Amino acid sequence: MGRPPCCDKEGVKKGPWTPEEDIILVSYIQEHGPGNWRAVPANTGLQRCGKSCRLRWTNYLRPDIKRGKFSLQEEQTIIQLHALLGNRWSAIATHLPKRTDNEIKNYWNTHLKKRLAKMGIDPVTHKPKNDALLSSDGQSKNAANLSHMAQWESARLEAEARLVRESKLRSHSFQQYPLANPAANYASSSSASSSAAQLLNKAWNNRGSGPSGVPTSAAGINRGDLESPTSTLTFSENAPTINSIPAMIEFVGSSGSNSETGIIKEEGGDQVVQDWKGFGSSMNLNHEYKEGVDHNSLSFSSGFHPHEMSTMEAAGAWTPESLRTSTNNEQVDNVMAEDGFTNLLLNNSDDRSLSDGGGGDSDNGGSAGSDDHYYEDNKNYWNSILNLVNSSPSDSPMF
DNA sequence: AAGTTATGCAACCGCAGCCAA
DNA sequence: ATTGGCTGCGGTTGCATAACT
Repeated sequence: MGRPPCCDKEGVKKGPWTPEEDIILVSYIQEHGPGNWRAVPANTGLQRCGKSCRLRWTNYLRPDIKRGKFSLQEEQTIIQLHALLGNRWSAIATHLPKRTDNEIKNYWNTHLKKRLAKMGIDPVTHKPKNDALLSSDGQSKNAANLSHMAQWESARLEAEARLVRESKLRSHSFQQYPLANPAANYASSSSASSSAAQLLNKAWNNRGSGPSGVPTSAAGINRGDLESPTSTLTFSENAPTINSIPAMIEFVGSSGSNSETGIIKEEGGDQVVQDWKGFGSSMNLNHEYKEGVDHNSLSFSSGFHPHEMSTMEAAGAWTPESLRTSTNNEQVDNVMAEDGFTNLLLNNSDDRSLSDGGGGDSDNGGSAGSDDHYYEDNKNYWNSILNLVNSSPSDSPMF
């Protein structure tokens, strides 16, 4: 037989969480770690379903969450990953590790989707709405090229997501939860409740007020300085090493002018990150290890659903099966590593756009079928979108 | 100033896959 | 082998606030 029901539907509270509930939940998770959500309401006295507790933790209370305005880099990442992956918010979120899939989804639905629509770009297909009119001037070719590149990038994203997950798991193997590892615990905290309060303070500090407009001070929490002012966007460009906690390559984001320059910094020593590496994805430890990835032989057997697979197949492009084979080829890795799609997000210096008359249209001399050529065309395509987005202030009539 | 509409976002709902009993 | 809970995920809803008339 199965397990007992996770929670009694009767008497389960719904709606916004109160600061008191947050404190209870954070304190409990600090002590026991996330997971086993069914036990949380029973052990804490919270009148909440375990599922609700999990959601509250995952989307709001988790300490490694960055809240607030999305940086330009993040917007670009979301737009382009959405073009590649569609509404696979969790997959997109793996490339913005400090953002939750829920937050990214909300931001897409409330901001980016509308913005693209006003630009005349179909937010679903990421193609111009008047695509038919452009079919004879190279746009369809660009679309096909995009699909071609999308295959590579989708494959790479899957691999990176796996590597990120695996790296987290490996780091978990060497770290324990704060209470079990006082040396790594918060320097100013000596009890679960106080550190929970700090964590909660951080979570609530990241917004102007608490849920339902409840001011942060309502929780009676001291305002600390745990909130990191650094806006970061993490990419897993480097495969993690097995016996070390992987350093996180991050782009310094919206907190300063660095967001424009895409400066990369090492974040391996970040206190908050360090402290909370023990949390995160520990729930599926066994499952994740069973799914372990051979770094030298990446597999995309699960979850490989490129957003525009039909287009790819129609264009005579590769199948997932061929991709599996292809990804064993060093050449593939080199192409993506040296000039990966993600890097395009940061290389806005290339100002060529479709409206320029298209450098790609003077390409007859090149080998039309080569990857390099495809790649350049795609680069132009995306740069044109990015330039359009970047050059249009949010308050312009365009938006 | 008051009422109405639009916007943003936290939270809920329901489904699918996985896995323990 | 079967059942059913747990978890992750994407879609949707409802409320608070902002913007507008």
